[in-house]
Amino acid sequence: MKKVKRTTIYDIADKLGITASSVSRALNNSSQVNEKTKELIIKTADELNYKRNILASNLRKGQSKTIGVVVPRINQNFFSNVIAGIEETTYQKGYNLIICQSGEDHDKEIQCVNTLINQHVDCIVISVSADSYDYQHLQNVIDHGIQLIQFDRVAEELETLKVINDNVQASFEAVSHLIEGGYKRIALLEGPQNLNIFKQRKEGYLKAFKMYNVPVIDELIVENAWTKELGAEGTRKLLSLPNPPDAIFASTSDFSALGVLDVANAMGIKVPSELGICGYANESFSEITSPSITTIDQFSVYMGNTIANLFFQEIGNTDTTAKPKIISIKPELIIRGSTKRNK
Amino acid sequence: MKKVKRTTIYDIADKLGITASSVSRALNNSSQVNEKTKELIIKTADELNYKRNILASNLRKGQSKTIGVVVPRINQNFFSNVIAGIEETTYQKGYNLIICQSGEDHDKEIQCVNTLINQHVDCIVISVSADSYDYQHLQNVIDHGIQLIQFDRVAEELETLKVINDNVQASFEAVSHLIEGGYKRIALLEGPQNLNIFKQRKEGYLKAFKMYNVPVIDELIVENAWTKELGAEGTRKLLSLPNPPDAIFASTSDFSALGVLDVANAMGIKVPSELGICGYANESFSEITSPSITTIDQFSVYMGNTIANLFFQEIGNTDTTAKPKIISIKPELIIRGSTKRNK
DNA sequence: CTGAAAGCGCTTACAG
DNA sequence: CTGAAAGCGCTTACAG
Repeated sequence: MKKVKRTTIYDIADKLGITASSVSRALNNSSQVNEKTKELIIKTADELNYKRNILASNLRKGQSKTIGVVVPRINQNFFSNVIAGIEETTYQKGYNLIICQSGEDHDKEIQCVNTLINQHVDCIVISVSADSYDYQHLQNVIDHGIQLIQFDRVAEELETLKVINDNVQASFEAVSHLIEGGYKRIALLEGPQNLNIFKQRKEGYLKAFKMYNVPVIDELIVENAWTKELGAEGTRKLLSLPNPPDAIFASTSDFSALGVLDVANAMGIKVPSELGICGYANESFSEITSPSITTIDQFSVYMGNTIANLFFQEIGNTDTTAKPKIISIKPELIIRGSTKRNK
Repeated sequence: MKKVKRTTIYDIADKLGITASSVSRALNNSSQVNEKTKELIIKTADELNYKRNILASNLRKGQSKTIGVVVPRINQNFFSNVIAGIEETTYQKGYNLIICQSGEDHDKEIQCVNTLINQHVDCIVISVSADSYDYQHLQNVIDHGIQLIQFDRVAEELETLKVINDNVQASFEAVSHLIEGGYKRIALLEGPQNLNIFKQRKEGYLKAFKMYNVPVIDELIVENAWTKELGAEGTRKLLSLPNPPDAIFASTSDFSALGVLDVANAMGIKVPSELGICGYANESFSEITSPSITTIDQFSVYMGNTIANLFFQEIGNTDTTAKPKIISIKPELIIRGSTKRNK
């Protein structure tokens, strides 16, 4: 690739016999420049195929018009949807997105965050990885004066802007739905409890039991069952109990629920009549399994939009004493075949 | 958010009573600086919580260490996987990714590309949108001396680096598989023919017919059936023909194949015995429909890795006379329930 | 309305 | 091994 000399504002100024100041002003559509010359400058810029050097502009202005995003995995439905949502609304405002994946690894997450601080991004949007145990790197973001927005998986103790799902309420509704459907022994597949979202989903599960005055059975709660494989493994254990469950709430994800369904199918257990199944996240496949899986929709693209809008709102905000905002999005229970039994 | 004054190399230099030059050298691990002072500088930088301003550094060096990616949609399995792959390998080399979505819209695509040129990215990776009819904006990238890499959906006439799938071969194998399975009237759901990938998939379809000496039946080729809905619509038409097909190759995507399956199920047509179905792209759901859908895996994450590696290889390449490389990845036919019939 | 000048925070060729 | 100086391409307060 040969090196190309790019057109600068000086080239334009030289050609027109004026100074770079005027060119800069014209190109920024400043009002304090003659309309005629402005037109001429813009025309000439176009002819010379001029593109502003944003690096220089941002360096001078002390901003980057860039937002950094850190997620565990880009290619996971929920996250790619949130990113799509963020991109959708930031793009219109001339902001760019730098995307990093932490790969559910604490050290890589720290690395990602540092990279973004180096890049002088204006804002960092993050959903923390599953094995994050310490949030010094996030505090570091704040100390650098960079806006920090946490979403979905958040470190609650940090006072930052947050966009979250009401996981307690969603789980509560899901389990209530199961109880009302006549299921008596409802098991829970739970995720790593250091992640707030999984803790909250368990809370919602317990809340429903309390509400309906149903006793909680400890042996029906399976830890760390948050992949398809682990979900399947947990299910096998549950179904081999002397007193097996008649419903399973895979609170971690639809992937986990899919593991449940696979095992049930393999063991010849009928869903939903003998076993009810509820997942989480409304992955595209949950609609097309047989039976289709009851799940919870998190409005992920909308969540992305919300995050972006929150950022733009905060830029304008000069009141530094205000408490950081927390926006909670109410997810929606989607009832499908896996829990619809004819009583 | 309060404005924070960041530490610069001058702050470090002042504190140590040396010049910024030495600080810069030390921080860049230059060999021409005293080991002792280097250590001291690094230690001090750390104490002052110094983060290099990459904007300034890149401006000075005339590079951005940033790669722009333009895809129709971020939240589509294939694309999010490719992006994940690119990120995986570029991240290690200290490069960042700026992601844009064209939304299958030619004008937005042009906008995205211009934004990336403005950002002075070192490379633009693009998969063109379905309604792109003109490639002036891509030529523009080249004219700006920015490395251009096209992938999957490419404008063939442009001489650029390309990473593609061997669509012809993959389709050929899929259709051959159907023919060998005893299917006689094999329909094709095709995508917009202005996209090279869909043209090639049709080519592979036709090639298989020729190879096995089977006549092509025009009424079994359905145009523009590249979503689930359009796939379903096309299938309804096909199945209501006086002489309907006994297999359908949904060459556009598994979504389209899913539409076929839905219609077949709704009409009580048995898959695979009465109707064989083959999709494209190995979407996660294709494995869990019933029956599971035969499809083609494109190794999308690997494709992303390949793109990144190609870029790094080209940076080092000074031979400007060499023809731009085209890397073709051979997809793999994955045979599943929807085409496995007991003859 | 226009220009001259300084500066954003780095890097690097040149001198010593 | 270290420093002084110029420059990457912009923007903007200051003067006129």
